[in-house]
Amino acid sequence: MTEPGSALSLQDSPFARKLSAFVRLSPGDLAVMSDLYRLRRRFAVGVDMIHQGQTGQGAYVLASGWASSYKILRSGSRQIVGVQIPGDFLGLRSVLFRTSDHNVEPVTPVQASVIRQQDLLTAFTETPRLATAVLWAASRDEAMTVERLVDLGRRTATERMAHFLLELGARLRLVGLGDRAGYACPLSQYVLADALGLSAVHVNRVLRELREDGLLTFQKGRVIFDDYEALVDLASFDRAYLDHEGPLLT
Amino acid sequence: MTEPGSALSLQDSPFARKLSAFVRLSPGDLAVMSDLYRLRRRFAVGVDMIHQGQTGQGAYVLASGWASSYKILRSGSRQIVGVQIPGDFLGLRSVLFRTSDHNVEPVTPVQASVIRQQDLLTAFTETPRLATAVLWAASRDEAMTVERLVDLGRRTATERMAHFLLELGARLRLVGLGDRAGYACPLSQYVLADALGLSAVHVNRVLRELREDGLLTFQKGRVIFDDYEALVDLASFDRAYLDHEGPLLT
DNA sequence: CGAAACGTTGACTTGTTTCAATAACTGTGG
DNA sequence: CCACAGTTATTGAAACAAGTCAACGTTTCG
Repeated sequence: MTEPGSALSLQDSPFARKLSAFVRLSPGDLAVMSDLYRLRRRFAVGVDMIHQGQTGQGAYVLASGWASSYKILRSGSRQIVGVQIPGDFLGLRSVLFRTSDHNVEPVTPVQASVIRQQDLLTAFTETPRLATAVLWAASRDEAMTVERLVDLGRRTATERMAHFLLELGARLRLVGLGDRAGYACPLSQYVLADALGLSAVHVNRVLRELREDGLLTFQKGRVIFDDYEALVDLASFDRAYLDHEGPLLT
Repeated sequence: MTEPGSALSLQDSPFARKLSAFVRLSPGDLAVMSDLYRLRRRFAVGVDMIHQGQTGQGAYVLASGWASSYKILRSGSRQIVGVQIPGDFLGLRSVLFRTSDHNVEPVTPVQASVIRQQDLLTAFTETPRLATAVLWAASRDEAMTVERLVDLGRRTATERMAHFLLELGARLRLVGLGDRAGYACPLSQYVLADALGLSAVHVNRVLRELREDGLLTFQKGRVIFDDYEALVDLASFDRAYLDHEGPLLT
């Protein structure tokens, strides 16, 4: 597939594509990124990438595959706090200074670039534009956490589902893994349930309802937007915060 | 009350107390803090301190009074994303680089120190220990957001309430505004409802239940822990993440 | 081919909301 | 200092969204 070291493959890497959506990156920026991007690791489904409570864990950038961050409660139930797709940073905060307070587990087989703390800090001082871009990405992640919080607190199951799948669509488009028509989505209904604070059974019903209402179809690992505008309206999805074209900072 | 400029009052300020719980601050650190801490502003209840969508907003440190960060939905309902108490940073992220994606409103009359972007950055380069402490506080805030997300997704109304009030208690103790017995709490049941994703009516019922079960009493603006251990157990409250004694880093 | 994971559907139960009405506070002006 | 208005707290009854239990169909993969 892609050769980790080459500048050409880098420009096409999900990470570079995503950051480019915010900041126009120079060849120099891309070169520094290639240093970060050298080491690769693979993770199989069912093997935690990051453990709750462990210190000094690595950070990663997802190169391919999907992952989920979650917490397990004493009752045995699980709440997924975030879903990571190619190009997403993983464990950025734990690099900066702290033990992780959640687990991260692959949803599909994952390939990830290992980011060492020292490399990251060096990259930041050498290329402020890159630093800005990474901080922007971190801020976007936080905004998504807050948006999920609003979902769980004040939106119905149907609204949550629509909002979640729209948001995923916008994120995937940013890294070239989807378009306005839809995208490939490896999340099972159980995973969706744990992400949206619902039961798997109810997820199934909600998806059926959305399908029967001609809004979206989620079948056989594909999400298809049957009526994008109606969905945006139903979910009161804020297009501005994820759904833009071209770099914001040139 | 306290004189903003003096080193003595600073050591007793909620902000200094909170940061001291994590990092032992030198007289030099405190001196730099006093520069940050100079300008004060007052806000009345009902007047937003920070508006959604505005850029280049100030950041504040709460000196006295409580505030809440929230989002309003099209339906008119509200989700409170966080509650700020004295010593808490407000709008830290927006200083660093972005427009705010939520509103902040006082819950009680508020006095806040204005933090200018430049002052903050200077302070960071001059006193790395202070920077560490502030970043720790930011990380703690993020952990709390995640914890709230888990609350809304996977915990019952009673567990949420217990967890929320325990967390508030631990935070208040850190700034000297409460002890293991309880604390003064100016939040109305409507505010609690919007924070916990419940209806005000149900908040009332949950509080009654907790009272009748001898776990905690919330009446006339005071929270009293009737059985702290049982509450911690009910809420599966993680004492480690907030509930510690003495600085973690000396 | 068989087993395990995932998806689908129905019947029933439960936690929470909504609506409605009343009581207890809080602060303000007369 | 009291009366009044507005906000906040309390409680009951009915409606509803989502959960649970259970059974069965479908896909995936070793």
